[in-house]
Amino acid sequence: MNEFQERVYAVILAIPPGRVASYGAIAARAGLPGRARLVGRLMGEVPDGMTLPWFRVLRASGQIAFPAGSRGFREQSRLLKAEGVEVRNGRVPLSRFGLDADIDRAIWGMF
DNA sequence: GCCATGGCTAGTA
DNA sequence: GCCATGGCTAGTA
Repeated sequence: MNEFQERVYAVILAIPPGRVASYGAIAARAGLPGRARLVGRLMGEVPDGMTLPWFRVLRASGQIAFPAGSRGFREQSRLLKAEGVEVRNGRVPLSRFGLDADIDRAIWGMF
């Protein structure tokens, strides 16, 4: 696991329950702006035994990245709703559930 | 090539 | 929708 990978996981771990962040935002906060797709790939490479709140990560539009109706799509929807996040038509209103300023500042300061 | 992305535009209502 | 991007992987030679 390289340093960027560890940073990405650390940033995702810092997203509090009931909040979400985009792939691009995570990449930027982990120190590599513009690497949103890399974050998506790393999500599929989480080491065994590591628990990650992967379902709090969405597209920049607030949409769930999995194809609508897929297993991953339903699971992500379910987990988000379970912690009070509103999901309608596979989309979360970022204005209400995105990171608040204090948390975001703390995450930027992590590295 | 492929993709768990993102940004910007054309075309409809 | 479409195209640009970045990084990894399958498949050929």
